[in-house]
Amino acid sequence: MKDLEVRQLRYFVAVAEELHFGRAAARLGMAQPPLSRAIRDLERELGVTLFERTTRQVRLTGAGEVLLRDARTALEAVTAAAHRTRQAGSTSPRLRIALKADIDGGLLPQILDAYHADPAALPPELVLGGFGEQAQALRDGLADVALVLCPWDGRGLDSEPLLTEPVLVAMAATDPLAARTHLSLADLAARSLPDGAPAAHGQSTPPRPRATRSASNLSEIFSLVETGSVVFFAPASVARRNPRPDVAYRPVSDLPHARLLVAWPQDARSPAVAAFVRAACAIAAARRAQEEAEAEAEADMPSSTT
Amino acid sequence: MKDLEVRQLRYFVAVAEELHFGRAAARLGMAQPPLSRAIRDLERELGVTLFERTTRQVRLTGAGEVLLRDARTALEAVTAAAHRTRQAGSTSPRLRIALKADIDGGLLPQILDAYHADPAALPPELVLGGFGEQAQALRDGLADVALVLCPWDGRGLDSEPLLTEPVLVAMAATDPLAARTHLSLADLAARSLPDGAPAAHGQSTPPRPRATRSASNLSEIFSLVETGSVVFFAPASVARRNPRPDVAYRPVSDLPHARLLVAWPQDARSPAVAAFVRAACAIAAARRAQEEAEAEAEADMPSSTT
DNA sequence: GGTCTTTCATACCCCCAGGGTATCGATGGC
DNA sequence: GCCATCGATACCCTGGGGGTATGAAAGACC
Repeated sequence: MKDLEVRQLRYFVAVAEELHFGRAAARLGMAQPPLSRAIRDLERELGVTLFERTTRQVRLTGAGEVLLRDARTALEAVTAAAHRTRQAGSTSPRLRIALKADIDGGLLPQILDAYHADPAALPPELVLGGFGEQAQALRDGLADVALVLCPWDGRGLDSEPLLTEPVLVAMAATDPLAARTHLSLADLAARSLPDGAPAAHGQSTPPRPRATRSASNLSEIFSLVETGSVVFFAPASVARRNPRPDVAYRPVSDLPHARLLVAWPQDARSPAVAAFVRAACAIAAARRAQEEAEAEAEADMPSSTT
Repeated sequence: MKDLEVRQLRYFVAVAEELHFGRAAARLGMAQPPLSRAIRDLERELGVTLFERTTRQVRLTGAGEVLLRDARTALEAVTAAAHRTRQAGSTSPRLRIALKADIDGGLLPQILDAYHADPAALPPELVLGGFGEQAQALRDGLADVALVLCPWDGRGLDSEPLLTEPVLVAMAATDPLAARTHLSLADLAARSLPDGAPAAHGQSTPPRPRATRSASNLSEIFSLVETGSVVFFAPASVARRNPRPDVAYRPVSDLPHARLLVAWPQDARSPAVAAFVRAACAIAAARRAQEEAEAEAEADMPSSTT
């Protein structure tokens, strides 16, 4: 009944992920025999067999799968405790905001302005990361609050919706498909996506079409798009802010809308986080109202075009 | 940057709770000097001072408070991993249902019937506990699913509402207040509550009036109520199922309704949990529909009384 | 103000748990 | 049937976590 140690959990997760004691030991920077022994001791302690092992194969048991899931979240919680404590004890505490560049729908500057006006505000610090890394940053205590796109893994996090906007496909203006005004995902199945982009909002990763080219920022992505080597899914706000002569944006009928959320750890108590969330919700509400008004004006004067 | 160990977190929590190295060491079953050293090492590792200490007083710093909160949740996650893994590896896996006796609104038998009909059902096992212990049991991996009353601490848990019902006060029929038909919390301020009951649904614990008598089950509580020594807040379903000649139930104007929820760990993937939640929601919906129908019938024939 | 008590920190020692090396043994491939 | 691969076992050794003895500072009490 002695409780588990972080070291044991780390070892277990390594073996469970590698399904190979030798490789797991290498990853952990240790020799294989002590790792085998550590796992055996762990199994004895829990009174449970975690792996079915032969000399040729290592397989997780059902109990092993349960432990893998729970061990990961426990390890997250431990590293988060360390990171958050260091941050809280730092001489210049900051509000660390995790987001992916260019996905803030153009809201971030206004949100930061509104946030600064709050007396509880700490100096903000942007933590940029790839798609889907924001939630992990929150869980690991590397960020205090995040802007994330749906779909996301919200375990342990709270969130408020900010914006919902349609997603367009960006393709070379010379692409034959650009001649059509409406497309479906099926039409695009043969096109490559830039690496690091969400495969397709919502559904389980469809087989990444072809070898995907890697690109980490919008300008790189757009140069790939312009050459016709890839297509790219861009929320309407991104499309609006990046008009390019050689890039055509087209609606895709069956692509779910992009939903931008503000998220934070469920047990966050920091007033700075609360201030940021309030600011983000207020600015997003204002933006929605403004867009609604514009849509109405558009309806009144259907001749006007942008 | 070496990561924290469970032992360090346990030590820290003990000191943070006792605010006294000697007592904390005693609680941990160890001597005081190694504990002091462990805390000092922890502070060095994090680069943060966690306690302001003089020889006469130990006080948590801000960073210490952050770590206290996060360390508790991390420790919960670790013990939950152990408990859930043991349970998953057991030869006779069960669905452990946490609840407080008598707060199921009379739904439990039907829920269990419906649950049994599900092919994913595991044999159920009831885990009884006091008020507010259900959420903790879920977080510690001692239960898989729970029936809880609002208000509750839902950090890390998901839930679905089942029932909302008014709360009545149960008092001795001879109590002078029993002569009135409507009461407010202020009227009851001078009455004692049985120990272990929720102080007052919703608000922060009001000063427990008088020395509260301890009682762990409904019959004990009712005998105390009948003698006039205490009053007791009972959801309507409990009152309906426990008519007693010497106990009067009266509505209280400013007492929030009791809300019964079914809750489970956010990352639960067990089909048995899903089956139980489905069963609970279905039965609760049926109950709500039935009560609505009864209310309508009542409205049609206002002369009928129960 | 001196002394005593309380309580956290320091100094020093010791033991074993966790890690390394060498080797065995089983299993599947050729 | 031999070999290569990979997990398990046996044994040793070192570092860190824990114990005891003691110091030092800060209230309490006369």
